[in-house]
Amino acid sequence: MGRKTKAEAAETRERILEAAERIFFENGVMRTTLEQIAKEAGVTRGAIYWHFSNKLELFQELHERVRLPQEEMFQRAIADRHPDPLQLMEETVYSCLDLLSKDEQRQRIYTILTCRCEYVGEMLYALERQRDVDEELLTDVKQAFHLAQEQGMLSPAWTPETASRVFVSFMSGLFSDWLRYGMNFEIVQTGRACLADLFRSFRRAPEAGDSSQSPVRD
Amino acid sequence: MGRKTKAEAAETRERILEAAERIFFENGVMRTTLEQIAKEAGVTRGAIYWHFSNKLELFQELHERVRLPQEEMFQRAIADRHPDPLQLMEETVYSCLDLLSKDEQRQRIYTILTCRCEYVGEMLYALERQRDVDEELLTDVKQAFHLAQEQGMLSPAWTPETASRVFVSFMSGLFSDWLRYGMNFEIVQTGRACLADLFRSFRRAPEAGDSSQSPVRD
DNA sequence: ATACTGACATTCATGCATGTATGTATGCGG
DNA sequence: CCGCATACATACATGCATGAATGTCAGTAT
Repeated sequence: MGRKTKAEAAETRERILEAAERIFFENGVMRTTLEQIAKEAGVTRGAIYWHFSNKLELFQELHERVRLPQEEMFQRAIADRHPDPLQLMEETVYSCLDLLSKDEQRQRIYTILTCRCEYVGEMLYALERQRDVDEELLTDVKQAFHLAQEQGMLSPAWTPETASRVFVSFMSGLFSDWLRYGMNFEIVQTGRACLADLFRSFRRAPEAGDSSQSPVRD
Repeated sequence: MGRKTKAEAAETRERILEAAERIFFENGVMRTTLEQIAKEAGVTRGAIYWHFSNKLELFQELHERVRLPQEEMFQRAIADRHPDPLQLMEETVYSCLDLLSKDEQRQRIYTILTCRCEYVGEMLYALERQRDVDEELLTDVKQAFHLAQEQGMLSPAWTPETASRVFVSFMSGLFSDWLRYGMNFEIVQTGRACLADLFRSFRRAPEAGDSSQSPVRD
């Protein structure tokens, strides 16, 4: 085989990444051999070594491709100084739910990150980045709850700290439980029901005189 | 070296398990070689193969040794038909927090289970058991919330389903976040604060006439 | 048209890791 | 006190997986 055109080479690279995604998902990162990836992609190991220096770089590149829109979504939620931050966050997290539930590639990659990869040695770099993302998210959410508090919309039963931590950790737990056990429940339905009740609890109860619309479920 | 006494053999087995725990924690399960474990335990691979058929069985045995008291704790919480299931669950989960925060062996083993192990191939058996445990826990907790509801102690803002799922997933997320990033925050303090607010939200608000003790924070 | 280089394929040397087979010394039951 | 089973250590065969070195042919610039 001779030289390919640039477009074809890019396509090869893409096929390698997609193959890696599938094989990592099925076999785990550590026990996946470059030979397997090559076979799945219809190339040889030589091609992989041409496009990537080794397996770690391949993994990193895969990781790069799924930065959750969540990051910017929640950041925008703060930056906008939306009049109702709680409402905005609730809607935002619903979008995240829908997105994850429909995007199979995202599911596979997050599954790899969650429970198909041992975070030791070089892989610790990946963990560090995930931690940064998580901490940034927590900070943003916390700020949103602070905003809600300033606007008198946060129930006095919560602090911005506890509310944000409960919210973020709940979502984290829900996602990882779902991915870990092979997506064995309806995450959108379950998630929405839980989040609706949780956010209702976050909001300050309506004034005493307002008896027509109670905050309980319909 | 010749034959050892039974007690010495048991001690050797124990040393192998402890060594495996440390090495798995540091290097991950997949990339840990039996040679490393043997060296750490001060024996040869022959000894390991004598006591365990292979690495998987070693891992399983390690897993067996940390069945959370949580399992029976929450089961008791239901079986007892405690007058205040919410109170009991809250106290129970505080105990779990304290336990995990103090027991370093438990921390290491749960860290291995959470992010030092690729769940593929034979390791899927381990996952199945974890799922069984988790589902059983969710069922128990759900029942407790049903009990609380029947006794009129659950806030109408929650259903037993949403409350139990939020509770369980929050704890799951909190634990895994903590373990994943190297236990970089005070889990007891954070956890207690969050759980206090969460359980306050779970409880039915006191009667309107009772204005002396409001449910807001102190 | 030619030289050069990009995009791979192929081959090879090396190093582990595993599992098993075998050696061996010793505690223990009869 | 004798023989066997126990509790290991040692040695070996096998099979990958890696990384690098080399081969090859077709685009591409001049």
